[in-house]
Amino acid sequence: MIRNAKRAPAASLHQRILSDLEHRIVSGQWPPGHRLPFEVDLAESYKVSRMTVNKVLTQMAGAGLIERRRKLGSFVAQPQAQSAILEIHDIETEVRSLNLAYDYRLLEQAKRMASADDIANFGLARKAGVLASRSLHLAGGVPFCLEDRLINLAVVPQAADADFSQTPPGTWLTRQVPWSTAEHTIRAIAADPALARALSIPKHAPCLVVQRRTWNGEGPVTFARFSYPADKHVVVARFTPASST
Amino acid sequence: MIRNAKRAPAASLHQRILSDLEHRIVSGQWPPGHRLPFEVDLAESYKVSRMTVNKVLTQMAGAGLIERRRKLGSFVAQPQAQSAILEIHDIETEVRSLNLAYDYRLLEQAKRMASADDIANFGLARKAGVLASRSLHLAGGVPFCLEDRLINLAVVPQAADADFSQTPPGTWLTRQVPWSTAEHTIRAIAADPALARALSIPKHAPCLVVQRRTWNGEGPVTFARFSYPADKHVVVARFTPASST
DNA sequence: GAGTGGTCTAGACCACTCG
DNA sequence: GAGTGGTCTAGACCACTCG
Repeated sequence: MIRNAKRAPAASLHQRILSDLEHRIVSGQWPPGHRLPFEVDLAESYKVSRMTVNKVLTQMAGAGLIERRRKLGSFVAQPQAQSAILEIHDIETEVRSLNLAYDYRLLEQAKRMASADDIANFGLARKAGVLASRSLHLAGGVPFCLEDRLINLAVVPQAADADFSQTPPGTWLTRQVPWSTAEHTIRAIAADPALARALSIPKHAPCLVVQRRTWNGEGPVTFARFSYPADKHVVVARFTPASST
Repeated sequence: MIRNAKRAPAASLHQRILSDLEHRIVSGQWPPGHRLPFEVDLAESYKVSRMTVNKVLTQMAGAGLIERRRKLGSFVAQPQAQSAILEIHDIETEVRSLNLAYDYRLLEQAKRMASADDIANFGLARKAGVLASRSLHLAGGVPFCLEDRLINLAVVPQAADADFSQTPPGTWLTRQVPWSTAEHTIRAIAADPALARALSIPKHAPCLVVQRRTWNGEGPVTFARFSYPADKHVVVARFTPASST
């Protein structure tokens, strides 16, 4: 019954089947709630083994395009949340991709015990030792982003001896702790006097603030707050159904 | 050589292998650039078939945790961009999840030809007919978000007869065009007089603006701009290596 | 040439879940 | 009980890419 696999020619069978099924869903031909043919029937229609069809359907289920239920079959999902992929780059990379000269200045770096504020922001255990830093990223000689950062010395003890005067803490940390789990929050604020001074913008000027909390298997690694003048930064996120390709 | 698969007990072989390999990478035991054992060796170590290992490695490659090269093997990737998943919900859902009463008011709805501004924002073909609307979402009786929207009548002709006085255009559109590709941008701005009036906030107060452009196989579907008072909205995005689970 | 990943098959057994 | 998806296997052939 499934004919007309007239999607763009794909390298492999399962890619061809994936784009074919995707097209039927995205085009509305198979609306939310529609039951897809069973695996065995799809396998027969496409003249492939059940494994190949299963691979495709498993991928589509992972991407949230369909929902699968034993005995009942596979159904086109109700699109609930738009789930978009946000790519958060290194600030130096970001500045250079704007074709601007990148510069960096360390403003403060100090070891201390976590304050009540730190604990609340960071989700730290009480009384943890942290390395706090504040630094300024410049693009084309103009303040681009103020970075406030805490590093958990319990998880990254080697940070105690790190020197961020040349290397930004984010770059240094990526080398020490390459992979981790993170949560980002993005909000707008009016610049308080200290922030306005640091970024050379008027008091109460709007700023975009991106905060990142990062965990490890061993606990909280770092908390970073990036404050951008409103005209300097836009966060972009893209979404394509079923990811990939 | 791969022993000590002491990760949390997982339902299936490939899940167990996935979390084991993930752990080695995330913990730093296998740093970026490290070559993973070859598929045949992993299969032998874990006492599974090569297909099972291949499934795991394919998934990890898709998630960006490793890079695979024929003849050379699989390598732990250099973490380049933090890639986070952003879930963008319906505004009504969002308001209700804050335990606030949701209300909605249509302010304007008009059919017209796309202006130069529209064309630039939307990526429209020249002279397309659009349905423009402006509406206000309220939470607990207080302005929560101003929505400015354009719908491309060439792609969604049935919008010409739609009535957004009861149903917000986003909700209506999701029913008509359930799946599509989208691009989001998030920025901070100072409220201009019209926005300040609509949201009942002071002039120049900071606002978070989320813009969404949506495409279909047939072309641009809709352009939406959501403007939130800075204190009303935070965008949250989460990231876990290798997606899933 | 040789070794890797990329893909696919035909078959199997099971868990789940419906009626 | 029966039919679905979930998973796994052992084997196969190929494309790619290194030396």
